[in-house]
Amino acid sequence: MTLRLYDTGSRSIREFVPQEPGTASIYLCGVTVQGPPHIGHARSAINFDILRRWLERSGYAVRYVRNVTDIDDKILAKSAAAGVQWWAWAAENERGLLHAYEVLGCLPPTYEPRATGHVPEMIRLMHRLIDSGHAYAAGGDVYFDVASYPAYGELSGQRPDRMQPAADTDSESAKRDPRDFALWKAARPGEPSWDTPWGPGRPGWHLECSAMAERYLGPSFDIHGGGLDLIFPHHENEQAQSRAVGDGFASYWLHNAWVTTAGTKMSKSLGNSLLVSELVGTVRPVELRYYLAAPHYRSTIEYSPDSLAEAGVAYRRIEGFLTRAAERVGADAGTPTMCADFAAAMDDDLGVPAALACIQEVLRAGNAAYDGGRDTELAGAFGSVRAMLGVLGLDPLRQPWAGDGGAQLRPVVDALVRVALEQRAAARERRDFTAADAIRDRLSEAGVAVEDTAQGPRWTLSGMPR
RNA sequence: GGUGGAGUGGCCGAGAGGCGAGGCAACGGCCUGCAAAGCCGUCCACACGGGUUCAAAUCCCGUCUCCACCUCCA
Repeated sequence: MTLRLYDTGSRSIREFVPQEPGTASIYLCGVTVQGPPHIGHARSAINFDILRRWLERSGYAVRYVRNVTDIDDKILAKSAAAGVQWWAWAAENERGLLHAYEVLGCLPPTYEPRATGHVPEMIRLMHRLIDSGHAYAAGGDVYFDVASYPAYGELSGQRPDRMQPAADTDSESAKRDPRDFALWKAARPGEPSWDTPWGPGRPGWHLECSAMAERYLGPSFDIHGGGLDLIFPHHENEQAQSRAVGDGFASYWLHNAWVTTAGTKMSKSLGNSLLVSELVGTVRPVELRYYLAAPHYRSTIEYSPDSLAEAGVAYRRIEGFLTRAAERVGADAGTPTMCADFAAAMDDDLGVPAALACIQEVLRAGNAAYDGGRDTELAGAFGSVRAMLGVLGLDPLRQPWAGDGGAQLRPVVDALVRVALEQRAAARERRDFTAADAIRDRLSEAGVAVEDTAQGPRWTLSGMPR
């Protein structure tokens, strides 16, 4: 089986053929650190984290770049409004972003470049564009000349002549054509700037990604990713800049869909964002990851508290099996074998929903083996479920989930619960079920769920998991 | 106006010409002192109207509704 991916550029599912056999390079447009991340940002990072894990599991050496845009209009505006230095504002939000990624179990990328660290690369790229007649300097700005690049619009399907005229046509703009876009913006008073041959200024958004992608992945790489809204103009512009002076750039364009609330896209400008930090107070991070990872990456997720809660229940079923099985056969039991159906589902444009269905089937067999005391079979299912969950970054036994910070206290709690359970056992022994049930009820109120198994009682935390 | 999506059972959510994805909830059963967990079973859906086909949720034509992009956005 080979991996097949939906490529936005060709609007079709294409077999993944890397430029260099055995390796895979990914550039993901990260986030502009103008504020704290919402669950839409998290979804994008999780989807591409799963792609990365699946590529690695499939034997590719993966080079994964996820950038941080740490200079732009909104960072300047918001930091000024808050009375904070722009770089301090960006740095603080970057910390929040990286913390959210970590909490949600996203592996760190190979490189995580910041825009402000790559101005020399941007200047070199502008030189090449100007020298080849694809860009021009005007009034301290540098613009890409859309008319000089006939393939413009190829990625997004937009035709420059049919597009709605830009609403924000500012009369002072030195553009030759309204479709031209800024590579570089002239310095304005009080704003940070970098010196260039065309005068002091700061990077335009599109140029950054082209420069950083080339810096870390070379002129030609495999996969470029981001949210759907980046297709136009951002990715169209990136591609135009990079291909105008070279043939390669991305072979495959992958775009993840939205998380919406009340049917509308979540975005910073609409103020309807659900922050990762807010939701992580409601559910455990791993459950939030499950919620965001479970639907196909190209399907919209319509957020609701109920569906999030339901995802938590579904995840706890999986987790329950693994903890139960680990107690019985040991955490190292089994071999990490994936089902053929699971691999086929993942190879089919990252079919996570179908992959999860495979996990559920193995899990059901594993539970039956657990009940039937067939420990060899149980160990097999245990290893298999863990291997497959690991691909999705959802193995509860491997991931040190930041939300489960009380792990050190577990032995203490265990000792206390055992005392109560011994008293309950004694009450049951003398058939004093009123007393026995009272103990169970009190534990339950405290968030400790008790189950009686053939091997005696076991307990788990059932209360608000945090 | 241009471009790209979506409408699936009580709910979430896959699939994309013929075998009832999966989960949640509900209901029955097994197990249990009672529970819980688990297992077994029940619940035969695809916006609407036409058409193609032996066979359509899936293909074609039309209609309705919704969303996104064309301006900063994951």
